Amino acid sequence: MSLSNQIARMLMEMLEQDGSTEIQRNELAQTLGCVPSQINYVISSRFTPEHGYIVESRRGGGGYIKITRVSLDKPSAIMHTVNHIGEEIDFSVCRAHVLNLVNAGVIDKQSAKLMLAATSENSLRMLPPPVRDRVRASIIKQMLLTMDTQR
Amino acid sequence: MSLSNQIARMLMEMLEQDGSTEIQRNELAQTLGCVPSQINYVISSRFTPEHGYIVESRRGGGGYIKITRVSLDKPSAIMHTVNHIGEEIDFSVCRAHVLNLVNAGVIDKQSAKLMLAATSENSLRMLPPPVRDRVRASIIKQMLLTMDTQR
DNA sequence: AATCAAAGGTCAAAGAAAGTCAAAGTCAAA
DNA sequence: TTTGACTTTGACTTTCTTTGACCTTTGATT
Repeated sequence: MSLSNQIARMLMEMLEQDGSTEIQRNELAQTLGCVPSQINYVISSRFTPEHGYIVESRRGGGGYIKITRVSLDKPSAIMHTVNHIGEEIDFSVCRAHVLNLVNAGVIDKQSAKLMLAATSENSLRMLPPPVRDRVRASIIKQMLLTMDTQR
Repeated sequence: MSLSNQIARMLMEMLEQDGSTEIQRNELAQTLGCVPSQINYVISSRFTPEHGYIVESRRGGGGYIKITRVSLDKPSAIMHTVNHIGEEIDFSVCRAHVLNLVNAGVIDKQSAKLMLAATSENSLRMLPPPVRDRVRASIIKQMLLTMDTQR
């Protein structure tokens, strides 16, 4: 089995406890006998929003990488949406998705308002349209994911 | 946990009493076993106006550093924040503003989570840093403005 | 007034993590 | 056998922290 798969399995084991782990990248790389950036590779290839994970990190002394798995228990309409968004999305399609989730009672109106504000043409006006759609996809996925971790 | 974090936590505990503390820099550094300027570092990185604190100090005999939590009235707090965000903002400053609004009871945690997700480095990674900061400013302002009209 | 000691302030260098990126390696499918 | 996706590696970058030498302000003493 490949190194990447081993690392991925290890991380998933850690996540099993409470759906969240904090690791020290260098330390983990050390114990695994691999180069530190390998950890980044594993995370960016297997712990993406599409896979249902949120990743946060901090550099410098006392730095860390924190991985959080969204709750998969409620077989979520949210993950379904995230996985159907792809690399880019225009505002009207984005709005349609958000409105659907509201109608389905999955997210509340307030959250929907915020999502629409963040992904509006107004917010992204300064970007050329193609980039705009890619950024919008990235943003809405990240936002949708945070909805799943609470409430 | 890093030394800076410990110090920050200690200071926040002290503030919990009545929203204000006065410390002796050298004395505190002594008890913590760190160099005095470390205290300055912690204050300047975590107790800024963006974080909702004002800091006063005095040198010489009987000198002190006084930290005060400042709370503005809710309705104008948002406008105040919006007006203080310029054309660009990096994530850590943005986060400081949002967390400050949460602490001040101006916005709820759920909304804060969404704001942080939308403006995170993760969401905007595909953009070159200068553009990233401009887009972030645009997004957070749009989001804050929608908060103004309800809840 | 002049001086001195007691604070706190500044800044830059060194240290500690994590992030990025591109080159090189693997391996299975066409 | 070539191609292309996926991995592995390591050099280089960025961010955050820690430390210490030196500076400025303040109050007390001469």
